[in-house]
Amino acid sequence: MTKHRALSEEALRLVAQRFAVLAEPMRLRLIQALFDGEKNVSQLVALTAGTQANISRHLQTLTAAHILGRRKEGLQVYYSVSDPTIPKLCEVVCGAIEKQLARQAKHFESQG
Amino acid sequence: MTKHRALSEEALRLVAQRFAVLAEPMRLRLIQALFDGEKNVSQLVALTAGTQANISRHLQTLTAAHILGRRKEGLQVYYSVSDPTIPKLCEVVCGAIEKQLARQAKHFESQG
DNA sequence: CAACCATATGAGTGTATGCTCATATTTAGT
DNA sequence: ACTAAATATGAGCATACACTCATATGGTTG
Repeated sequence: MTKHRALSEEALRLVAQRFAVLAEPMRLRLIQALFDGEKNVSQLVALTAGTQANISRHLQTLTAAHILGRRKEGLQVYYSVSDPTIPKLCEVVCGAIEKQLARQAKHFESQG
Repeated sequence: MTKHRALSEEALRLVAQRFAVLAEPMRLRLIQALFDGEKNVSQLVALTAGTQANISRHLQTLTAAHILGRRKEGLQVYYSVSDPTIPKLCEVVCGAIEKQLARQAKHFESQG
């Protein structure tokens, strides 16, 4: 059982860095597009309506963070979500945001 | 049951924004310091060895994101973790990083 | 090898934001 | 009211990084 000891400075940096990788809408869109299986760059470019250069850079960032895996097949490169904690992570955050939006909606109701 | 439908552009922005708030070592340090109960600004400044101005700004960011709660008592302002999903979130990320570091350590072992 | 795909990357630009200094604001005590 | 303490904030600077354009790289086919 790993109990909550104080994280070292270096550990905090790593955790922050991981959150930073997930702090871009385009990267989240890519991750989301890959939830139902691997896709190559062209497919992702089409799905996300981004430029090829930009998508390629984001894929590199996600791969360097060990969030995506890379598989080369001929001319194409296929990416897939390789970190099993990512779905859970997104789920938790989405839940928190839904609750927050619901709360705000309630305020609008009662305060006009 | 909320099944994984594609998130809207706006939802992605919100999720990314939430991750961004957690993507700063100093803010993580503050959150960590608050895991064992509320503390006022002076206490947090002492614990984190940051400047008062900087800590105050980070606390504002975290409060605006509904991650921390604020309670005023006389001259002091007490902050506490108000979002129950935060511990789980940090736990998941820490776990992922531990695994990643373990994998890297193994590579060092076998490749010398 | 030449031409052509799919993907990656160097360079430059604009924007966002973390940090600091100085000062403002709020509240308590005399 | 005056002073002092705790916290917040305006302004400026430096850095990080997302985006784009043009071009490079790697791999396939004729």
